[in-house]
Amino acid sequence: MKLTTKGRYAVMAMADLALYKDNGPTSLTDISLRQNISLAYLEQIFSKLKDNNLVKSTRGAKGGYILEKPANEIKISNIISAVDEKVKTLNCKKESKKGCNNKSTKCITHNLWDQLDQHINNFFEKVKLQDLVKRNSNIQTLK
Amino acid sequence: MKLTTKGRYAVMAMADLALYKDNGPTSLTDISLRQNISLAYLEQIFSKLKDNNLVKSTRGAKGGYILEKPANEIKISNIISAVDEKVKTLNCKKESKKGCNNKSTKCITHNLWDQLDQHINNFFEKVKLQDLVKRNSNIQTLK
DNA sequence: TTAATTCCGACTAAAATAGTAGGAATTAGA
DNA sequence: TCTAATTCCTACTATTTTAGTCGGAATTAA
Repeated sequence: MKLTTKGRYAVMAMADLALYKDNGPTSLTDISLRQNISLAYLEQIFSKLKDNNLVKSTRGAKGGYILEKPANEIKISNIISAVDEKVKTLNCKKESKKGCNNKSTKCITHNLWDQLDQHINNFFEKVKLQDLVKRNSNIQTLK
Repeated sequence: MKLTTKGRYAVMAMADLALYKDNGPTSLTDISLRQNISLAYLEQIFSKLKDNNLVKSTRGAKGGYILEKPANEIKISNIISAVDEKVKTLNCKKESKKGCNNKSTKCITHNLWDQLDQHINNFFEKVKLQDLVKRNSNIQTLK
């Protein structure tokens, strides 16, 4: 799970879609204005969201995007992994070139990072898009 | 809590110190060879570890570093925050320049990231250096 | 036909991360 | 006292990642 502003923007944009879902397709121009994210950048992000079946588009005038599924069925983890390529916070790739095999003392920290990764993933698995839209009430209780 | 290879290196190096603590001060040259981290880079890292009272140094020939406290009193969170400047995974700084005030819909994701950050911090608070050295047995049970 | 829109690929800028270089100060041991 | 091993310090550079721009093609409602 990699965490960048791109992932953050994606979550913001998806939340925006959820908020305005009753007005038909939402154009990126609207989202751009409301969320203060550049249009061109949003296009990139939505291209990936679409590839991952999180949104559906209609082209042309009056076109825009809608959520592909109800907001309570969309996990935050899905959104973030859709836009950020890599899955791991930190992995042993570099080290593996140098001989990390997950068993040597060199990679004594290997398990630690693995576990952290699971931890973060687990966190985002539990939170649904719907939770954000409802004035954050639900995630407050997640601890 | 920021996560980079620098933090990872720091944890590796500290684990190395813990493993070899009975041999007197450990030189960075030794750590460099064992953990495959460049000496000059280790120097940078240890400078910060020292500033944060995690290690003590002795200079000159036969010098090196030792842990300042027993390994079971050193939290992983201490190590990581010692070497990585910033504390937050992602914050609203950029957004705040554009008007994020933690209340508007623009920052609907604000709480989410805050909570994640607490989550990660909490994880690293629970793990001690000692846990890594004992063949990772303890952290396995943390889930 | 036009304006609003998605869609696409390539490019660039900025920032963060990772790492290097050179040398000064200190100290154990020969 | 000399030398080698070491920490210590500051500045610089390279690499990678992230963030963002640009130009234009395709589509569609009005």
